[in-house]
Amino acid sequence: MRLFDTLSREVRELRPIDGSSYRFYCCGPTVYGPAHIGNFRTFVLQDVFRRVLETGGTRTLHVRNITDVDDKTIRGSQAAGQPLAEFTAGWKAKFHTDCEALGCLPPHIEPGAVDHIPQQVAMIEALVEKDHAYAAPDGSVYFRIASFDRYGELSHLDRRELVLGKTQETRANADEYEKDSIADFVLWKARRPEDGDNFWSSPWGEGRPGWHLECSAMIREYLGESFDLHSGGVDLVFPHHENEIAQSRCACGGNFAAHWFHITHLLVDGGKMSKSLGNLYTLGDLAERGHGPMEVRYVLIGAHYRKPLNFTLDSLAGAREALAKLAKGARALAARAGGDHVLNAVGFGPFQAAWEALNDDLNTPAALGGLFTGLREASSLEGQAAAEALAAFNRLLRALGLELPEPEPDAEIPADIQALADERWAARSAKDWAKSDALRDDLAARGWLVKDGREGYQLEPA
RNA sequence: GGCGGAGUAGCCAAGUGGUAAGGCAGAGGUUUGCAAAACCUCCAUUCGUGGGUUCGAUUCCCACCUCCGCCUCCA
Repeated sequence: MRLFDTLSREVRELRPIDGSSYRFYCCGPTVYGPAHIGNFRTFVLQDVFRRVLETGGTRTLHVRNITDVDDKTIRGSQAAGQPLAEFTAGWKAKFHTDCEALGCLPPHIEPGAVDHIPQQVAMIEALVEKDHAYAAPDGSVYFRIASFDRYGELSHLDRRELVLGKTQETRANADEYEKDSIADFVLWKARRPEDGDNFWSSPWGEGRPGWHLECSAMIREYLGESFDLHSGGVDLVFPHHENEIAQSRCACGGNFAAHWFHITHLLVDGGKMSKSLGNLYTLGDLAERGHGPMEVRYVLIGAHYRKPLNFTLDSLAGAREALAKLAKGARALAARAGGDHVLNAVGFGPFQAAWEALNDDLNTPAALGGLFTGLREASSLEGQAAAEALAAFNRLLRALGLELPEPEPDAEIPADIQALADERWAARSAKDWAKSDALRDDLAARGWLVKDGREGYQLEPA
C-alpha cells in the first residue's frame, strides 16, 4: 500500500525492510483516565492501517506502549489513594475494553514504561557516554539537542531556533537553570517529593525516566534499531517523535523508523474538543446517548486521516443508518448467493475501487463510498457470482474493522401482546379501521411495532 | 512571528486540468384503508472570496477572508 510519510512529506509505497513482516510502533495511551474519541481516532486508524496490510497478505508486528508513569498518572493515583501500578492497571483495562468494543485488534506486544526501567537507564548511559546527554546538579539528565545535527528534521522546525530556544516569542518561563540549553529535554527526572513512592534508582540518583525515553527504549527492545513505521497523533510530531529520533539514533545508531504515519486531530461541532466546552466524549458518554461503538468507529473512519474530522452527534445517528443499510445489502446479497460456494476468492470484484482506495494512502471515506456503490453494482449478481461478491464485501469490512448489526433476533412476544395483535389483525381483515388503529396505538404504547404484510403481520419491539 | 493543514449541498465527506463518489437528512413514487416497513426515483450548472494562467480550473498560480494544529512533555 501507499502511505504519506511525515518525514519526506510524500506518499510512498510501503515495503517491509526485513522483507517478510511489517514491523511498526504506535504511541499508546497514558492510562490515567478514560480515552476520548480524539484518542480513538488515532488508534482506530492505526488499526485499519494494520488490517489493510494483513488483508493484502502482509504479516505485521504491531507494538504499542502503555505510558504508566508520568505526572498525570502519578497525580491521578495519589488523588485516587491507590498505588500507581494499581491505578494504571485499572485504566489500562478500561482502555482494552474500549478498544475491543471499537473492533481494534490488540497489538502483538504492549509494553509498559514501568516494566522497562533498566532498558531506559541503559539508553541514558549510552547517551551520556557518547556525550549526547549530561547530568544536571540536581540529578536529572538531559539530552543535548545541539549534539544532533538532524534535530528538527521530522517536524521541519528550524534547528537553530530550536537549539537557541527562540521558536516562540512568548516563552516567558525560561528559568530552567539546570539545562545547558532551554530546548534540551529531560531523559531522567530527579526524584521530587511530589512523586511519592514512584521513583527508581539510577547512576544519577533516584528518579524516574522522562516521557520520550520509554518509546525509544521499548522500540529498541522489541523492534531493534531500524524498523518500518512509527505512528501517533499529529501533536506527537514535536517534540515527542523528534526527541525519540534524537535519542534512538544517537544511542543506537540505525535508521530508527523508515516511515512516519501521523493522524490529524478531530474537531467536535466544528471546534476544538476540550473538557471545558463539554464536548470531550468518551465511549461511555456516547453510550449514554444511545450510540454504540461501531457507530463511533464508522464516524471516525469517515474522513481521511490527514484531514480534520468534524465529529458531531448527528453524524453518529447517520452512521447507524448507514451501517443498517450495509447490513441489509449484505443480507440481500447472501440471499441471492444461496448456498453457492466461493471458487475464486481472488480480487474484490465490485469492491475493487474500495480496496484500491484503502491502499492509496488509506482513503477510508472513499472505501466506505465504494462499499455502497459496490453493493449496488452487485445487486444484479446471482449464485456463485453473488457469493464471490459477498466474500469480497466481507473481506473489505474486515479490513475496515466494521461489524454490521445483526437483524434483531425474533423477540419473545408476550401472550397478551400476541393476543392484542391477533385481535387487531382480525379487525383489520374485517375492515374495522377504527378498532384496528386503536389496537395498533395500544400496541405502540406497550412498545411493540406492527408491520403489516399482505398475508399477515410482524411484531417488533419498538 | 515561523511551519503546516482545512474551507465542496441542510449535515458528514471523497475527488479531479475536461465538466462534482458515498452516507445522513429531505422530496416524489410503488405498495397500503391510512400509517409503518420495504422497494424505486430525485436532490451541488457548482466546490470560501477576488484576480490570473489555460481551449477549459473546484483542481495550477497570486492575493485576501475564515477556521484548525504545532512551535518543549496534548492522540
